[in-house]
Amino acid sequence: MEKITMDKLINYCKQYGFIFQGSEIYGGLANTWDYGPLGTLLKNNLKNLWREKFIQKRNDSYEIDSTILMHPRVWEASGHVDSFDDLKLDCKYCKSRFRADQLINNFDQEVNPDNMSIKEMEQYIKEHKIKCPKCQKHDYTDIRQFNLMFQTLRGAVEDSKNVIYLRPENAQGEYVNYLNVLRSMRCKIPFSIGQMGTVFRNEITPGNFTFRTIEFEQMEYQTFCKPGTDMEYYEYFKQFGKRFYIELGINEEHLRFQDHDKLAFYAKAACDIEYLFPFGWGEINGTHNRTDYDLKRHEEYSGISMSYLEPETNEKYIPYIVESTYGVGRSILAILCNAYEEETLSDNQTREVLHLTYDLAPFKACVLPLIKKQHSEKAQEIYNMLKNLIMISYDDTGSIGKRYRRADAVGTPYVITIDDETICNDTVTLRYRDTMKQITVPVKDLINYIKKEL
RNA sequence: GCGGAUGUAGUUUAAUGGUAGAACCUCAGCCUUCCAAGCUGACUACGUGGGUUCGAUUCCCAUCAUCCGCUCCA
Repeated sequence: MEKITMDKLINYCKQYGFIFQGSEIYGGLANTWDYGPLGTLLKNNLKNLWREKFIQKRNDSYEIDSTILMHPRVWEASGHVDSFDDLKLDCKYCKSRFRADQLINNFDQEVNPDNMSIKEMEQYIKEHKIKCPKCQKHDYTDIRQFNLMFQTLRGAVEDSKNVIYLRPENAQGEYVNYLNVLRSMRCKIPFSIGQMGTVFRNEITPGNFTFRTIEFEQMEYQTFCKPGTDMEYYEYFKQFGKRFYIELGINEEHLRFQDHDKLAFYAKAACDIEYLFPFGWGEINGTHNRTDYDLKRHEEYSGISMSYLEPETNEKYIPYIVESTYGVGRSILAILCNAYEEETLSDNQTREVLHLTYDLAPFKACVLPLIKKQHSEKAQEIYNMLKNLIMISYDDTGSIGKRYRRADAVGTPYVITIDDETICNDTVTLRYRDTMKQITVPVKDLINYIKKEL
């Protein structure tokens, strides 16, 4: 089995309609990728499986759908405005980048750069001829604002007061709705709020196909728990996440936990699940113990009490939050890398196969008339019957062998071939992707055979 | 963001200062009773924008994108 390269995967995804480069006809927009027809089916299947596992099958779990644009104060409270609003400048000589405030502060600790405008900082650095800490030259670019959050303006009039942000994470949507969910669903702690949604990050780094993009979807699961039980949930959801990936068919040997040594400002503990991509290990899930940081901050900034009154003990506390976030695009990428195989058959021929689980496969089955002229009518009939039950495709171009290969290449687990027997006896040939085994089954029983391994 | 490399059909590629040829793929027709067969035909390309030139896909510049390395990274 040959290891797939990213180049090959990008071509494959384009050829079969999984993933296309964003805005391709205009030369592309860096770090954006569009999901094509098959990619969208695959992505929706993944999201549905996540929903089933996290919302449907777990007690006290609720899915919400909050807005991308939120009150700017949300991001002040969350800490995103401060920690990502860095003013930086580069040394033109040695190309090092520095934070403007730190440069000034290191030069003279008496000066407070926080009160200075960008212009004033630039002037200060120029006037005092502050040298580059690295190469001791004095030749800087202008100060530029680096913020991981995308901004847009609300209202027709351009005014800095009208700046609003595109969310860089979904989590705050769950936090600001914590009280609403608590009351409307009559929750008791512990309970969980999940959300799938698109987030935006102004990443500078180019990103290994869909691994790092400026716009991406996350599937988030926030568990609100009693302080003291938080580490228990944290450990639990790490394992839960790994099992989720194994159930998606991911090779366990290509999964690992990676604890963070550098913690984000909100976290007490953080651990990633990483997948071994062709370019190396990369994060596909992050589990964080966010403590009561976020709810405390929202209480402080909004003036609304975030505390929970435990009915049995009358104990009042702000819940701790354990977050487990799944990158949708990254999970899809891991699934594709994991499933793709260029298989050499016994007769030394090769076929491309996507070993997707039945639930993930874009099409569950493909209907083929053996001879287009003779069997199309019957094949259409069976196709029309099955499409009411499952997502299915139809292919009548090229030789029968070529059509089998095309179905394999997009991960379709079953191929149903219609021939003279179908017309005479109402039986079809059902062929299974992974074993290439084929059996004859009556049309009326067909649906019962699909989803079974042959 | 910095440095290096690259950019010709969907993919892989060839040639050229006088606007491009192929293979595979795709599609149509013929043929074909179960794993990329054959025949005939069709479609489709010089990333974008400037400049030099009588003329640029080719030379120059910029830009966009991709890859590699650094940097950065919730």
